[in-house]
Amino acid sequence: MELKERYLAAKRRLFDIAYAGLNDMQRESVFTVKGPLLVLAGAGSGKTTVLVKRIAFIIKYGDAYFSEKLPHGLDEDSVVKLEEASKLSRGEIEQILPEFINEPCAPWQMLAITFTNKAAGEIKSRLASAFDDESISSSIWAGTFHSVCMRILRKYGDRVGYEAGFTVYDTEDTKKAISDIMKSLNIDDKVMPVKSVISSISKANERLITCDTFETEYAGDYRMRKVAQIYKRYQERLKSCNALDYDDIIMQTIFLLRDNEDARDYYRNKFRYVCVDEYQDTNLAQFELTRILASGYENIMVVGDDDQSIYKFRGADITNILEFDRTYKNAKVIRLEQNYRSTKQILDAANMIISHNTSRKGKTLFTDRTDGEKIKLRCCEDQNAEARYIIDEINKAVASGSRGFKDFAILYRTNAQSQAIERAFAKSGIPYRVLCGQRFNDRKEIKDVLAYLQLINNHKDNERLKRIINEPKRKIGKQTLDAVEQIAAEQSCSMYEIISQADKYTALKRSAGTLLGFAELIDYFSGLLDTDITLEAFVRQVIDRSGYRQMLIDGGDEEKDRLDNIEEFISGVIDYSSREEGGTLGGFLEENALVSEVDKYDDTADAVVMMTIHSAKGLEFPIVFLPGMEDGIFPGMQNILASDAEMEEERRLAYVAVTRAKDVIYIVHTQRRMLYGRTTYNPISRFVKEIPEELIDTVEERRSVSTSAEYAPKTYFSASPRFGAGFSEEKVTVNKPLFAKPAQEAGKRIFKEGDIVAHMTFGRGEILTVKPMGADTLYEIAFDKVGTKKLMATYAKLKKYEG
DNA sequence: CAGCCATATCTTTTT
DNA sequence: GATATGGCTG
Repeated sequence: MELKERYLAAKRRLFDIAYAGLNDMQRESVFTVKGPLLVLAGAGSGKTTVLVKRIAFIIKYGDAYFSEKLPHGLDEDSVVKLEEASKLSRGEIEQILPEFINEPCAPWQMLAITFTNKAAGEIKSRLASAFDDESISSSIWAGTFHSVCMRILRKYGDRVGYEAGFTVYDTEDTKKAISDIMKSLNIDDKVMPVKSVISSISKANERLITCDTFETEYAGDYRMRKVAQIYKRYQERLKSCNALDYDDIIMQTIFLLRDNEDARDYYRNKFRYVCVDEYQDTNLAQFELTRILASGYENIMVVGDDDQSIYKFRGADITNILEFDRTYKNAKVIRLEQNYRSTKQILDAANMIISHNTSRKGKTLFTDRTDGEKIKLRCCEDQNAEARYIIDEINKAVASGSRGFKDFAILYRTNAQSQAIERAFAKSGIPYRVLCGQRFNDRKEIKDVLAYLQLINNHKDNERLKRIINEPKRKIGKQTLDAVEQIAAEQSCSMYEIISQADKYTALKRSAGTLLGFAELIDYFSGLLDTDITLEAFVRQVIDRSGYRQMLIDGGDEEKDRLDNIEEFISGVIDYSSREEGGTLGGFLEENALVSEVDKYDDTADAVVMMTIHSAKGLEFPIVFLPGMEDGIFPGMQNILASDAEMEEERRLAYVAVTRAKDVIYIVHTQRRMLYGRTTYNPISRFVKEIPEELIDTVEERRSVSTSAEYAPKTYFSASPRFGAGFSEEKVTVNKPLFAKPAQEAGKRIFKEGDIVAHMTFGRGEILTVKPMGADTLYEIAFDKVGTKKLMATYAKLKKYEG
């Protein structure tokens, strides 16, 4: 062999050894640095690891691995030395590697885009631990599509007509604005539901169709002509409010880059490397954005799994990934098919299900794990029996000591299914958490407080102004507001501007006083921002001086939860300030608009978790329950009736569901199910039938109601006889968590029903019920002053009431 | 202008 | 069956 080849082989050998923790395909993905690269990463194949290691590799060594550059004066001796080096330890080899650096990339030239904040956070934190120097990892651009675009818009937003401090509108704001516009255009929302209009507009946004193009493109269609009208007004309205909705954030960024050569050149020259995660979920706009950003160097790497594309209904275009190698000529395609998560049985089942799809790149996952059990299939009478079965199985496993509550996840097709299960769990006393679409921020009181803050931050924000101008009641009614809105439209200025000069308009004469008062309030808050007040103190001022807090206090018992929620919101503000040095109101609002509840899901609490299969994507659990595996539920009836493409998407969802499980999977279906007030009799899901019988263990229904009694160790009853006391229902007793640790262990004393206790803030109260929740205890306490509350022993800091 | 009762709606939703 | 919205009345 020639000297040159020996040198390159020896060099690559050293890198291979240094990255021996990865398998061959993973390593090749890491080392392939230049040009377009598609990594088809199956579920549980170490996708994030590859992504992070590759970014770190590029920054450390550039394209050292495949580079054919030779050192000056290459001779026999130095090659032999290099060949010998492979016998050294990994640590020693790593010392040698820097000598191969070729065209390394500065951290700020690296862009990594994900879909969720959670994924972005994961990448950021893993990168932070990959580099000793914090300044390296923090200068890498890693964020969601939306946060990356926001960053670009903050720099160049004025080019597309946005002022500093622009606002993000969420789906609710959009809905309000659209239905408002429809009213003003006299379009009946019975004939044209707001939802369908929004979805048409959103689809247009995703396909980068502006309202003008939309108008001409659909000129022949009456309905679409109307939509075009609404679309146009909506866009004008967003602009005049200095606001963008989620789709706009991406679309406007693209227009900005398309129409402004300097901005475009700045970014395409800046980002030498672009990485995109979950590429199968990109829509046309996102595809276009990555294409533009990567157009300078075309070093674009996308990671994804066509089999896990489950967001078509949101505009995700699976052809982006299927045709990646056609879009980018010379693209290299690497498949990661080794799964490090699930047992063989689980993978075989998943492979069999997904093999029924035709439009796919084709992958077959394999694993080294041979310790698995068959898939447990169980038929229950109805949804309540289904819930009880799940509870029994969890109790059994936890009682045997092998599992904690947090090892279990219940994944369902629709949120509605969680109800019956939740009810049963609430009774059982098993600690659980439900992740539903409803975000904490969607609660009215939070949205109201946010609206105040948003209006202060951006005075043009008419939507938020309308939301809170009469909340608390300031005697500013609809008529006054309509007048203000009309004048604002005529003068093409913001509603706030009109309100602050209300005395100048005869139409507003009657309410001029109250309107001016409101403007003064907002001005006062704006003035506060210029002082060195902390964000927390500022937010408290807003809540107090606006009268919002008083309104809730006056509201009595029903509004108690809302006050608590507002306190929780404030702790979010405190949290933000402590995380972001020099954090501003604008910064807080932006983060708030772009962060969802699922991002905050932490897996530390010992509780069973319930969520939709969609939300579970990217997560893994030792034991997974899939209730409601019935034709009509999953796949849903609408998808059964629709085209093959819909069914394939549904099947991919089933594939995602099954591949969440590490060790055990339970598939449950019922004979009869009550859903939406109707009893249905659904056959078992066709996806279950796609799993070969030899992988399935059909679990017979037991006749006895108290099946779990035989698993409940006697010690449980004798150790804590008190727990059953408040319940007469047998099944409740039976379903108590087994081996629930007495709270005493944590240095807390246990109270019983009827005890009188003292709480730090709520004062004197009487214990109504005592429920063990895993390692903690839930008390329901009737307080003298603040009514009945449910509190966890760990947090409540209760004392025996004395005197 | 605010509270109350009738009515419609019910996949999935990373931002 | 449960919940959010809207129209109507006080």
